Formats: sequence, C-alpha cells, structure tokens
Amino acid sequence: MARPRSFDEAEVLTCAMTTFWRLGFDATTYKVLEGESGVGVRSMHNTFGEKEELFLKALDTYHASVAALMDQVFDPPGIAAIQTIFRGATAPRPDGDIAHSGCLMVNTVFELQDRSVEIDARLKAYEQMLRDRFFGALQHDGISDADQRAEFLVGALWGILSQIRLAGRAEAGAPMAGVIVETISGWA
Amino acid sequence: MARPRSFDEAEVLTCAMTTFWRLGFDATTYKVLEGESGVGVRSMHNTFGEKEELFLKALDTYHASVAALMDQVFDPPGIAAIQTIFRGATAPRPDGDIAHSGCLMVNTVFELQDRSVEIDARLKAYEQMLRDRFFGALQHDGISDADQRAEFLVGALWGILSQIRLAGRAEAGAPMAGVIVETISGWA
DNA sequence: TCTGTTTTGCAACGTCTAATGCAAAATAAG
DNA sequence: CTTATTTTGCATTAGACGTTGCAAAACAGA
Repeated sequence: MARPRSFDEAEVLTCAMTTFWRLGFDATTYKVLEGESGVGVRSMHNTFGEKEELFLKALDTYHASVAALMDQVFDPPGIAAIQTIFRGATAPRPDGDIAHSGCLMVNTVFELQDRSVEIDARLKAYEQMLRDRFFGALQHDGISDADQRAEFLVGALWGILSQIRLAGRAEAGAPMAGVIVETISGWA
Repeated sequence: MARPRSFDEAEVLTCAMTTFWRLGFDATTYKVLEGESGVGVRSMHNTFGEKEELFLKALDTYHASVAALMDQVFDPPGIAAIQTIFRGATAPRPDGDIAHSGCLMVNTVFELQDRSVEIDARLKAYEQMLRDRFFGALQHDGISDADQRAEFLVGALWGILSQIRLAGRAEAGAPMAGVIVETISGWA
C-alpha cells in the first residue's frame, strides 16, 4: 500500500558492479551511476545505503558470479579445467566487453588497499577461493607441490589480468596464458 | 641575487615518488606531501608545476632507477640474471620497506588507466623496457620462443607484484617466484 | 475518493581538493 | 644600506563529491 519501486534491485546492483569494474571506485560517482542505470541518487541511498555499502554488495555479487562459473568449469576438477580458465580469460572478446577491464577484485586491490577491513576481507576471501579451486584440481590429478603451484597459478592469473588491464584487451594476456598452459602440461 | 631554495629538488622528487608509490595518486594530497617532505604547497607548484606534472616526473624517476638497477643485474645477460630479478623482488625486507608496496608502475596501471596519454605512454614504455631485458637475456642463452617467454616473464612479475601489494609483504610473492625460477631452469 | 506509506526529485550542506593571488621574507649584487 | 629577484606562507577561490532534509508524487487498500 505504498509507492512501488521503479527499478529492479538486482539489475541495478549488476549495473553498479560492472561500472565499478570498468571505472574503479572513485571514478564511479553517483552522477555516473545515475547515467548508467537511470536510477536517481536518492533512491540508491534508500536501497543500498551509502556508497561503500553498495560497493561491498557489488564485490559480493562479483564473487558469487565467478564462483558459479568456476563450479561449472571445475566439474570435473583437473588440470584441463585449469587450462580452460586461462584460455577463457584471454580469449578474444567483442569491443566494449567487460572482460577487457580485467578483474574487479584485482583492480580493487590496487585502488582500495587498506581502506576498510570489510573490503580487505573480501579480497582475501576471493583470492582464497581461487587458490582452493586450483589446489583441488592439482590434487585431483595427483600433481606434486600442489600448494605452491596453486599459489603460482593465482599469481599468474593476476599477472594476466594486469596485462589485460593495461592493454585494455583480453587477448593481451594470451601469450602468457599460452606459456602457463604449456607449463601445466609439463607437471602431469 | 634572489632568495635561494630551502630544499633539494631531487630529494623532494624522490620523496614524492615513494609517497605516490605507497599511497597512490589520489591519496597523495599536497597536505600529505607537505608532511612527508616539509616543503609547502606553493613551493612545489613553483618547482614542479601542477600535480600531474609532478607525478610524471616521479614516474620518470622510478623508470630511471629501475633501469639503472637492471643494468647491473643483466651484466652479463642470461637466465641467471632473470632468476636474480625474481628472487630479489620477493626477498624478505624490513618492516616499512617500500618494496612492500609492489611496483609504482603496476599500481598506476590500475589507478590511472586512461587518465592521460602521457601516463599511458610511460606505463607502456616501462613494460617494454622490462620485456626487452628479459628478451635479450633469453636470446643471449639461446632459449627458444624468446618473445613469447619474455612476455610471460613480464606478466609473471606483475602477478607477483600484485600478490605483494595485496599482502603488504614482499615475501608473499616468494612461492610464485620459486615456480618461475624452476620453470626458467627447465627452458635451458 | 480518501488515507497511509514509500519512493522520488530537488536543493542544499559540509567537506575536501588542486590551484592561485598577494604580500612578506630572504638573499646576493651593487 | 639599497635594490632587484625569487621563494615562501597565508588565505582564498572554484569545483567536485557524498550525503541528507523536505516536500511532492505514486501507489494499494479501505
């Protein structure tokens, strides 16, 4: 018995996520966000709280979506799944594809390090999630030094995402991904 | 026959560089810079121009200092020199060491992508400088696929620096560096 | 139609920042 | 000492941002 909302909450949250992803936290002002989603500043505050809360929700959305993707790729777990991840991250994409912006979490590491414990916790949780997937896959195939190599793969993925971010193209990480795929094959 | 400067220009520039390195561009306000160097805002403007010009000079200083270090390490060039780079970047450091902040250039990629062509040019030039060193060393030792592998090494180094930045400790990149050193040995 | 509740748009506030104008201060040459 | 020149400190300006108060708008039920 009240005025209904004029927008879909999940949809706007996804829009905010991709905008943070492309532009970063500071450059994503409410004015920009209003232009992207069509939702006014006042309504966003009502719905999501202040800007940092909205950002945390965007991080959670990102984490969940990547984890869901990983669930598919790592079924079954194994080095082939790992290679799929690296090939997929550097596959050519159409212009304007969000994948050309790298990874929201990696971007955030550099922009908002030490800003708040909530953000830091999410960054480390995300890194841990990746490490766990790689570790499980390596162990599943009986690869030795699985823990150190899982750590290596996380770092390698982050390096690729850095190259992508600098070049603005997902293919910029392809040479490195190629060596990674080859190196992994040598472990079997 | 005029009032002399009360500070050393090169010294203040180095101070600005390390501050940008630790805190990033935006967080390094003139107030912070005044606290770090003891030089007033007005004098900085007189000496270095506006903030972005100061930042460009800081990037140049960084590039030059890293290049000088590389000159030493890559004499003679070879895979041993490459391994020295990776081991050095992840060697334990005392608390507060600037190396725990990763790499100024990598940090800048994430914070100031697409802000100005001057910045972009310096980022790409730095990446190119690294690639050239690695490529030369690989070729010197007769390693095959030197171009692709040099690209890989640049990306790997950036990944390590990302891990360092997230953890705030240089040793956080050690596991990955270990695998890299081992992998390089397999190329010979 | 009337009423109660939530959303929405507008405007304003307070804060922070880079940048600048201006006058006092500091120096070295004459 | 005087003077010309540069540096320095202070205060101010202009602009951007997140946030909030307030009143009008939009709806669902009685």
